Amino acid sequence: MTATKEPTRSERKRRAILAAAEGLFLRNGYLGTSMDELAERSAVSKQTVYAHFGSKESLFVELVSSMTGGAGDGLHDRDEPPALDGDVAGYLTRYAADELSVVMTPRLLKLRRLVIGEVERFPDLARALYENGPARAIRSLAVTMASLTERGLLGAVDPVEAATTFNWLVMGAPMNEAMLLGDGAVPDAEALQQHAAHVTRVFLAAYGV
Amino acid sequence: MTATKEPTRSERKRRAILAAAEGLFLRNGYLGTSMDELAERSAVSKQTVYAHFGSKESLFVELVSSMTGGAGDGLHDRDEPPALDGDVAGYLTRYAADELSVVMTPRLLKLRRLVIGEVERFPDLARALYENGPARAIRSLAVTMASLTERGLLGAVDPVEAATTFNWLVMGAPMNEAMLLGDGAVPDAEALQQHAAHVTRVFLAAYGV
DNA sequence: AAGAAATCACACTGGTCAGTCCAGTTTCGT
DNA sequence: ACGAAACTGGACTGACCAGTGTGATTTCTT
Repeated sequence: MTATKEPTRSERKRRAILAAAEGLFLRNGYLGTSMDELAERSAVSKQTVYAHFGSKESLFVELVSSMTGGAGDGLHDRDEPPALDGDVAGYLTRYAADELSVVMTPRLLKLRRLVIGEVERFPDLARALYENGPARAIRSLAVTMASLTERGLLGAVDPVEAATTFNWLVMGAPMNEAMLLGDGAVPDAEALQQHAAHVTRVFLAAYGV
Repeated sequence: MTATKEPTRSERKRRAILAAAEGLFLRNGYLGTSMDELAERSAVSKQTVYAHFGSKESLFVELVSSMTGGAGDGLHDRDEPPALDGDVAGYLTRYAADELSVVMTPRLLKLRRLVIGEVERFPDLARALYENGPARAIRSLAVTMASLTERGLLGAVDPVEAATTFNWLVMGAPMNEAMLLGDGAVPDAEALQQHAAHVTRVFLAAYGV
């Protein structure tokens, strides 16, 4: 019964359009993408595109919203208490590395660039990306920080402040480099791992017990 | 003799065009700006625009390059040895606050958004912004870090690493928020000052003597 | 005052774009 | 198998856009 339902034709077309739209918008931007090109790359008639999404703007908003929503889903849902043994450094390093490996992905970096470039035209999309990205991560991390402090493993008086500091300690450098230097300049997994370990050391020097 | 030379007509027109271009490109983006609108806002004929800059692309590149170049000029040129007394915290806090007050400016934030949004189309402009912004700041700061370490005021083994860490500790949070939340969300001077003091405390906990 | 250089107004080219219209075809639910 | 719903291809509208051509006018230089 959990057999993946054969998607209807309409649904297949819809997905084809969204897939093509993702490729085009991420590469060429909002204004740089034409609906004719989109229809062609979707192997779908222009009419069908408009039947499904109404307008270029609607399609764009729907696409970006959907990409934004499920970005870090698997990352913050696991609110299992953060392991058990007293290895706070190991836990934070692992957390940082996980987060980096998700965020520093070409798809998400391009999305971020696109949304930043369109802040003036689509401020709500940018706010949504902020909410579902950094804000969500920090909120989730703050819970962890509070829990660690409670157990005497951390000396953070303000868990939100600690979470914010750690978050940007982790993301600041790689993110800002990636924004301007392109996807090709993203450090490899090993370098990210080292970065995670390094910022954890700095963080614990200030917030450790 | 240092009397500011009366600018020639040609020069006045040129500046009017650049001024209008700055306003339009920063607000509407590259593709969103039309040359007709530009000519009108410059109070100049379209022919004159093309006589001066040749093409939309040339104008854009020249404008962004000039805005990028002189961004943090007054900030890193003063390579005076960092004050004298042992108040490292005070010095770093002041440095951080100064840098923030320059970078967190609507004009520079809009420029950054524009360039990030056009990374695909104009990768060289993005690289130039990176070089003249973060890279330059970090290089300059690394010299300071080395000097402080030499004098026994800091325990930084690798001055570049220390400078990089401090730089993003300072810029990470406000910059990334500003990119997505718009110019209206930039913290006021007092909040930035507090942020500078806070990150300095964190930094010195890890790198202090 | 005279010639050169810059600027102006404006029409025009060739092209693109978002979105619509339409008549015919394919697919789906029943 | 049949009617409804979805899809197709292609022509079409109205608007906009980068860049050019032209001939007249203004400004700078000498």
